[in-house]
Amino acid sequence: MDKQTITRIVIIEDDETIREGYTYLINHTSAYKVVNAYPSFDAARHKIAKDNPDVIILDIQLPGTSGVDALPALKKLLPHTYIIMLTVYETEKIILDALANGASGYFTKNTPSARIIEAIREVMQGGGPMSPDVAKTVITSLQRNQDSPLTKRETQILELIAKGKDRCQIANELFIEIETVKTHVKNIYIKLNVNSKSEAINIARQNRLI
Amino acid sequence: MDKQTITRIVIIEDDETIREGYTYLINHTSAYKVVNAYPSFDAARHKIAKDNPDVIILDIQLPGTSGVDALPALKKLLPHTYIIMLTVYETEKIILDALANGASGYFTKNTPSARIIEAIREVMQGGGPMSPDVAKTVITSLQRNQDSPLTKRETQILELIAKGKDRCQIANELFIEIETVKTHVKNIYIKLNVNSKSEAINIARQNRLI
DNA sequence: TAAAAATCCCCCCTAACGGGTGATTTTTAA
DNA sequence: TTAAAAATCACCCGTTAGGGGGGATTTTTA
Repeated sequence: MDKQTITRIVIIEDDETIREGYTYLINHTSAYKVVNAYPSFDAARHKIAKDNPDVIILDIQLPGTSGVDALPALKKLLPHTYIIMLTVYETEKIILDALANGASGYFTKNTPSARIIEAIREVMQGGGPMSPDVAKTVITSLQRNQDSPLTKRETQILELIAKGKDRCQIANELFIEIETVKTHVKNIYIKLNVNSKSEAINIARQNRLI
Repeated sequence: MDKQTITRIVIIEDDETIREGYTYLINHTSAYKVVNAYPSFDAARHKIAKDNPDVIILDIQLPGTSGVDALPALKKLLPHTYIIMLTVYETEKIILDALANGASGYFTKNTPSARIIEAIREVMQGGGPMSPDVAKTVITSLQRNQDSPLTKRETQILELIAKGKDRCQIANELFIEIETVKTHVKNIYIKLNVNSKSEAINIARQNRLI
């Protein structure tokens, strides 16, 4: 290693309790130090470069500029800094966006605080730490075929079919008419070149469309 | 800690490349040492007690006595030794058997070699390291309700139904008649107090029967 | 050896499925 | 702004896989 043996951390999190909790926790480990903690990205924006952090712990639900929007800016400002996202949301889209935008780790807020220490270590070693629930979402979607012939709605409906729901249930669940479901199913069959539910499920699973 | 600061490892693995690879890797860490490496359990049987290992890395596909059969014997011989299983198979039954028989960890052979070092550390700390694919299998089955009203066959059939297979496919897959499938399905419905495939799947999923 | 599980067979009925055709509205991208 | 893609809805028609009832034999297990 070089002269810098202490890993420098910056926390951007509006909840004071969480912010100070993490600060306390991290500062009580020998290898890591919180060099600064901000309640928002806007507060951090013009000062964070001087903090020269190795790792940023970034909340998504931030007043002003949100964490997702802050991500690209931070990446531009500090290209070599690892960023660990923190959030209560675990929507597939948000998680994927964050990861695609260069987040190194992703944790939901029900994660045990101590896990974050481990996460910093992992991230410094090039790992991609994430809470199990997030990992599941990510793996599932990563495994999903990128160039699916199916539209979003069709994929959604096929997933419901795969769960054993019938047209009527699907229609109720999606607040659309049975006939619409039928049309989607018909289009799914055409695209997958099949003509039954089970075939569609099998082909879709084989090609990781669902 | 006590005087014994070096963790003693024994490897039982017939593939010479893998065996020597692990030996090399482990011996190049300061905390662990391979005290012996055997190509089969039969070769290890009468000598392993003297090796006094803390951790045994045990292949399942072993010539002579297989790894699964060796497990109980090893446990009896060295009750306090942790055992990490290594295999190409990831059948639910085999994994579960191994774990039920006292394996502490379970890795498929596509696991990065370096991960094994980490696994040894985890296992010594009482953890249960396993590769993601294995973890998934285990979690799924662990979450499965222990006192299911369904018999093995019924559970099996319900799982196939949940996969979208129809009576005919199930019959072919299980080498039984369609009528038998029907009977099983009828019994499933009675036990779960439902009267359709989708209901059965839902109830079963709710109660973690599948 | 008795109970439980697994296997197989026949009859009946219909709800849900799959196919065809056509059209409108909303969203997206160019 | 405009054309294309996606999503929405509707009606007709024929079929079959699914569900219900009843009964019986063989295999496994306790």
